[in-house]
Amino acid sequence: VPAKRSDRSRKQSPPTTISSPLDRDTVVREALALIDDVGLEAFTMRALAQRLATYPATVYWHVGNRGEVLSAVIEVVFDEIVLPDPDAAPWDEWLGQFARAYRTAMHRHPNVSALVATRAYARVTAPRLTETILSVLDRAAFHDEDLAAAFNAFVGSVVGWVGCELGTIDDDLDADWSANYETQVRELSSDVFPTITANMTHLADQVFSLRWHGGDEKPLDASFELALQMWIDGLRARRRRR
Amino acid sequence: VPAKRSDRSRKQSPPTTISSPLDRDTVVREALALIDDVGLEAFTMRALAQRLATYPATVYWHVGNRGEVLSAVIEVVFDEIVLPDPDAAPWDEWLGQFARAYRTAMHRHPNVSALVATRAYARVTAPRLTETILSVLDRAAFHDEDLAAAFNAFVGSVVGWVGCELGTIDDDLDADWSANYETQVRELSSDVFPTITANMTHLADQVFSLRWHGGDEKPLDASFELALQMWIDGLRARRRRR
DNA sequence: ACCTGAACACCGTTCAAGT
DNA sequence: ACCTGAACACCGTTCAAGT
Repeated sequence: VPAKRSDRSRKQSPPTTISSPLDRDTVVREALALIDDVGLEAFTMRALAQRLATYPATVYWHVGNRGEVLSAVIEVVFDEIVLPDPDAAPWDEWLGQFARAYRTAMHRHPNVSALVATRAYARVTAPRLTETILSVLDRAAFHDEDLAAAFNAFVGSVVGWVGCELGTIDDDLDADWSANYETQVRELSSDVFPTITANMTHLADQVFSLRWHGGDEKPLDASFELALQMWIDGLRARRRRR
Repeated sequence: VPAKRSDRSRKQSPPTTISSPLDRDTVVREALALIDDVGLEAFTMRALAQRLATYPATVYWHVGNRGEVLSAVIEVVFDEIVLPDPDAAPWDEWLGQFARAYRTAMHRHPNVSALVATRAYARVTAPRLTETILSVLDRAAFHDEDLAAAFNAFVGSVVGWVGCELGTIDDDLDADWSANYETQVRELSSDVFPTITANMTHLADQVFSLRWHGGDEKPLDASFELALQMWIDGLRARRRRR
C-alpha cells in the first residue's frame, strides 16, 4: 500500500474482486469507491488503474476522460437518492422529504458533494430528478417563469447548502491546522468581535466560518432542519402572494 | 503566449508591471488575476511564476503553498464585498443587501466562487463578515442555538446558491459539449418527461440541470431574487414562531 | 532576505503494439 | 474488442547554491 497524500482516514473498501474483462460500469463503481476512500484530490486516473489492477491506458479505453468518470460517478450517487412518491404527500412535505433524501445520499459520499455543487457535471445527470421536482412544483401552482425560478431557488439552496456543509478541509494545509484554527477562533478579541465572543459556546466549531471540523465528521443537523423549514416557508409565502 | 488548455476566452488583464523585489501581496493579487483569466484548473504555480516573470521556487518563497495562495485569494475577494451599514436598515433588509453584495463580488470573480462554497478556505477568512452578520441576526432576536442555526441556514444558502449558479462548465469536456447538451435537452421524450417538455420555453438553458451556459455568461437574476425573498420570508416565519 | 537552476516524484493522456 | 508498455508534456514542491 503506497502512502496516501490525504491523512484523513476513511473507510477502506474491501478488496473487491474485479471481473475481467473489465467493463465501464465496474470502472465507474470503483472510481466512486476510490473517491470515497481517498478524496477528490488524490483521485487519480493512475490510482484508479492501480485499484483495478490494470494500466492507465486500459481505463482510458473504457471511459474517455477524467471528466467523464466524475460525471458518471455523480450519476451513480444520484441514483442512490430514494425519491418519495410524488403523489403520496402534499407538495411542501414532499420537498422536505426530497431535501433530506438528497442530503443523506451526499453524506454517504461527502467527497462527491463538492463536485455536484460546483461543477457542471450536475447537468448531465438525472433528468428523472428534475422532472419529478418540477412536477411537484407544478402541482403546487408554480407555473411558467415562476416554475423555473422556484425550481432554481429551491434546488440551488439544497444542493448548495449541503455542498457548504460537506466542504472539505483541505489536505494541503498543515495537519495541525485544525488545532491552530481552534485557538485562533477562541482568542478572537471581544472588542472587535463582541457578538462572536459573547456567543462562543454556540458558535465555536458549529458555524460555517468558525468551525474546524468538516460536515462529514460533524453534521449540522439542526441548522439543516432550520434551513429546510426556511426554504419551504419561503415558498409558501411566495405562493400566497401570487 | 503558450496555448491555454481552457478555450473559454476570458478578459485578459493588461500586462501589469511587477515590482521587484516581489512581495506576498502582489503574488496574491496576480494569483487572483490569473484565476480570473484562465480558471481554477489552469491556475498553476508554474503559470503564476511565469506571470510574475520568476521561477516557481521564488513563488514558494513568498507563499508557502498552493493551498495558501487560494486561501489568500479568497480573502482578497471577500474584502471586495461592500458591507452595508448594520444600523442603517432593519435586519431583513440588511440581509438582503448583504446577499446581493456577496453575489456581485462573486460574479466579478466567478472562478473563485466554487472555491468558497466548496473548500474549507472560507473559514480562514473574514471574521469581520461573520461578526457583522451575527450582530444583525442577534439584533433580530435570534439567540443562542437559534443564532447559530439561523446563521448557518442563511449563509449556507447564499454562499451555496451562488456557488451553484457560477459552477463551471468543465473545460475537460468536449468543446462542442454545449451544443450536444442542448439537443439532448430539447429532445427529451414527452412521455417520460411531461413537465419538462410542457414548460420547455421557460426551462431550457434557464434551470439548474437543464442549462448549457454557466452563471457567469447567463446570470440567473430572477431566480436569485426569488431565492433571496424565500430565505428572508423563511427567517421571518421562524421569528414569529418562537 | 530574496532569487536561480535543477531535480524528484508525480500527473493526464496518447500511441504503437500486442492478443 | 481489449490490454500492454512506453512515452510526452506537464504538474507541485524541494533543495543546494548563488547574490
